[in-house]
Amino acid sequence: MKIATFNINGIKARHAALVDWLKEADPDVALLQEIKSIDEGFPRELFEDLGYAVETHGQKSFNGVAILSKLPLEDVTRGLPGNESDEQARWIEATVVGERAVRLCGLYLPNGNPVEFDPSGAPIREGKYGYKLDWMDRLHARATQLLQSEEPVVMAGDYNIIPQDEDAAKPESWRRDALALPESRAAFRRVLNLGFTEAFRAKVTGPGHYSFWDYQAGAWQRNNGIRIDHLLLSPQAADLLRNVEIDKDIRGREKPSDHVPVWIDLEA
DNA sequence: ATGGCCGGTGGAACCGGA
Repeated sequence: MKIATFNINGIKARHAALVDWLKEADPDVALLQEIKSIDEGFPRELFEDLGYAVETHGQKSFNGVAILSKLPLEDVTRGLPGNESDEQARWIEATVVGERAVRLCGLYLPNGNPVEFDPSGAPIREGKYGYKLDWMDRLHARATQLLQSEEPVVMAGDYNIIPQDEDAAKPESWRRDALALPESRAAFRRVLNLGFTEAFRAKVTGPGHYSFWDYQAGAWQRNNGIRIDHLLLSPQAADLLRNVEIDKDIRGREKPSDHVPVWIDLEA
């Protein structure tokens, strides 16, 4: 079962490129982020025509996540539990049933910038940065619940976390950024420490592997990238991991997203 | 060394992103 995550940066601007990539890569499942569309505005027929079931959790203008699946989707839920007043569309779950049933979570973790610092130089947990860390606490809680099923679980998406310095071409330029602050990295590690495996690092070591290149400052041409799109696997899913890849070439095409797809192949 | 973009909204600039 090939499962991909892809921050498409707007379905209206990206549907043609997305269809092209789906035809070539042929994933069984695509977890999409930043659809930037309400559910009614999502061009679901384009993907149904390719044989995908479509489940969306959108909102107007910003955020929004979706799941495309060639296999049936069951028990779809929308929204990350833990804060009823959070109206941002950043989390969707469904169970996909192939040879094995896999619980899928598609997520778009808050960016968290800008960060304000107190006079001692410590980041202040408020505003967008506070929202990010609070959201990660809720992610930790949901991840804890999901582990209790002892079934294959895949939590994949745009985590907006640079896990280690080796995951950035210029780590020094991210020191005071919400994507790389020690507190952000620690919150990410706390989820891993529950027992999740980060799929890419289970297969590939060393620097130079990125999933995002800014539109600005010629970041793509200079390979000034960061690796922030991740697939986290429960122990039962990690047992099934066959392969993981980053579809880097997508970034060099016409009208690309600033992110590229990352995918795993599971024995499921 | 520095600055450089893009999508959505709404119909001009502005917000948000990372």
